[in-house]
Amino acid sequence: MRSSAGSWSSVLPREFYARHTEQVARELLGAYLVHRIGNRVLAGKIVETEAYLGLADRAAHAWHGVTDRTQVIFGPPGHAYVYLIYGMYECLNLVAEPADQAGCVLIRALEPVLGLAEMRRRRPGVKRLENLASGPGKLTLAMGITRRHNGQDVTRGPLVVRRAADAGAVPVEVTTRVGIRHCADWPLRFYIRGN
DNA sequence: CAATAGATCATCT
DNA sequence: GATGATCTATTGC
Repeated sequence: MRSSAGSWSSVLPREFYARHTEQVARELLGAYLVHRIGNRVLAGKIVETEAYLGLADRAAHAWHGVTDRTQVIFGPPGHAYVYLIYGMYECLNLVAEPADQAGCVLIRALEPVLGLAEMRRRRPGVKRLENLASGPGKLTLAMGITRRHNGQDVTRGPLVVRRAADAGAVPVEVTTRVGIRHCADWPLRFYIRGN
């Protein structure tokens, strides 16, 4: 749904992503992930992210250097990096840093905003609203994001990210990343206080 | 509530 | 051939 009056804020421009990964991860909190599927719109507010750096970060996929899988991370910023984890779930990342430099932000949790009925249909058996998209694998299922989105431009197209309504005023908590073995004590996980 | 096991496959060694 | 940036159901207190 378009609006000239601004019930929806503007799409984050490519320059937003062309900065340090950590900064991008922090400022993505509160922004809206919006996926248009035909005439339906699914949207969620980003409430948790993790930064994955480049060659210096052993926990990052990009640590291995450029491969078929990781070339997107080394590509231009503002694109989606979607990969399969544990043979079953897909995880959405947004590529940061200028082209040729590695860095991406894992979207770890969303607060459902639009298209709740559709999300519930995609997540059968889930009772509580807060569990619809409260994890990397859950949110891709709820939002209908798959590896088809790998390499897609998120400043333009069916999948975009829109600026936070309260940009800059979000109370951010920082902790260590989860689910990894290497560099597990680096403070690169960000979430909105109260989640 | 907390801990644990099992599902399942692309990617890299 | 091993290994994961996970989720869910089940078990045990």
